Amino acid sequence: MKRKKYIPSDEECSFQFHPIFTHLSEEEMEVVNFEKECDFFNRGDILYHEGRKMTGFYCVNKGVVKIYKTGIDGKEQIIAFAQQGNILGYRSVLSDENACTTAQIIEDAVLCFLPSHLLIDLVKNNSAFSFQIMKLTCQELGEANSYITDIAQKTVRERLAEILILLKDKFGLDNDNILNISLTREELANIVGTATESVIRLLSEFKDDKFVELNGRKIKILDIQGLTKTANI
Amino acid sequence: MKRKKYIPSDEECSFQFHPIFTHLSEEEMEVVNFEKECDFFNRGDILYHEGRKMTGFYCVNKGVVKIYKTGIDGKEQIIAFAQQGNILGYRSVLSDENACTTAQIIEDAVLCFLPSHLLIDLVKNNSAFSFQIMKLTCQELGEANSYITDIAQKTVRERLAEILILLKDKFGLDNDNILNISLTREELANIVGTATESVIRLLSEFKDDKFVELNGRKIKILDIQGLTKTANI
DNA sequence: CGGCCGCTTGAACGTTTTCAAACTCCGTGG
DNA sequence: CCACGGAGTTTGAAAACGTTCAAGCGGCCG
Repeated sequence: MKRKKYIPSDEECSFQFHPIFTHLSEEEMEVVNFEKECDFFNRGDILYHEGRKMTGFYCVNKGVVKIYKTGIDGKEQIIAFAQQGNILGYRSVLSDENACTTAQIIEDAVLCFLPSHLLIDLVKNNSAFSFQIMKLTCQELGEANSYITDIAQKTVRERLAEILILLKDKFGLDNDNILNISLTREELANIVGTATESVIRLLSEFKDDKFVELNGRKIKILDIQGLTKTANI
Repeated sequence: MKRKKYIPSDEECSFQFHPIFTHLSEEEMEVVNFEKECDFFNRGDILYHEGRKMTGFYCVNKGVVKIYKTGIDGKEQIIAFAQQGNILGYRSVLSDENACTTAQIIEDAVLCFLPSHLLIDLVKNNSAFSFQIMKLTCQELGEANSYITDIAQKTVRERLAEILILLKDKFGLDNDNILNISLTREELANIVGTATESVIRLLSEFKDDKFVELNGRKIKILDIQGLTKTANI
């Protein structure tokens, strides 16, 4: 949890990337700006731990956060990623439960923290904001349901191909068609829900199939159509 | 979709089992009661289909509904059950998406239908109601996340044991310790996310282990502790 | 330079699925 | 009343899939 002595600029703390806040009144925005605490975080830093009480939620302005549950003998199951424009931790605040996941920085990040009471006040008093959050929650619930079906019915091979496509959709590719997110093989395995070795073997099969090119953690996407077909979508 | 010529009594259409509605004003309650359409449904009836547009949501006053997604070559993945006091279909209405699941009656039921606009109006105008729904959604999201982890990390054996416990918690046991819900082997398989034959074999192992006693679809729970241990919870 | 962490590969093992066949229960129609 | 058919259930055997264990490699940091 060691933080750099680095104070994010006002620019980096703005909510311009957060459509969620567009329906706030000027006064509400003032309160939010007064209460927010922005910070810089390093790869590896943990925002909150599964099981602990939440004191607020986070808005991601920069960087990437992985959100995971800890299962059998400590094995991570990655549930989601959050990046610029996403918020995290709000679920537990609203359902008034302890955190059901752990959130950890995987790419150096700038985050704004907002305390629980602020979220609850906004939800209770601003119906447009509340509706926005509700929509978000319902979308996430729909995605979770799809994920359950996939993981229950598809082979590891299909799921890995699908995850590569999802990562591409979420994080995009650079000029060289390389995935804009750097994950260890173990992290990939923890998304797919399989063993690290299986991911390694399958990635290397995908390489033989000319779907991807591998260079350490850099994954170059060569054939989206091939991956889509393999993913059985 | 054939319905019995049976009109539910006022008693059966009341919302006494729905804590969700306790925060409505008298006027709001009047509107709800005016707009609601209550009906009797038979086992096998389908309430709504995955992919179709939702026109409202349902409140379960009696009976049991299974909610599933259709995956690879038509295989069902059961996501949830709804019984007395539960509501269903609200998620798609609120996120303004098409239904992402199919809902089918598995135990003769009495349901009240409420149109979309009513739900949206209530959510927008009654912050207590809205907060209640939000909590519900967030809870469901938390459960979905747990389910993802389980299905990704546990063996079929562990999951089946866990599902038996969940079914016991949700539907209870009768005087004879028999699960108060009757499911086909295939339906059990579609909850666990496995093949029908695997469920049959594992149930029979559980019988040998004296965890359960089997009599057709009746499952008598003998040893919850044993099941819990097997489920690795 | 040593050690650690992450990556890779091979081989054996165990679990789960698939396919095939037979059996049971139940309701229907002859 | 019984035969028939169908759906659901059960069992066995073989095959596919994925995990686990063991070992070696490679790069990076201190």
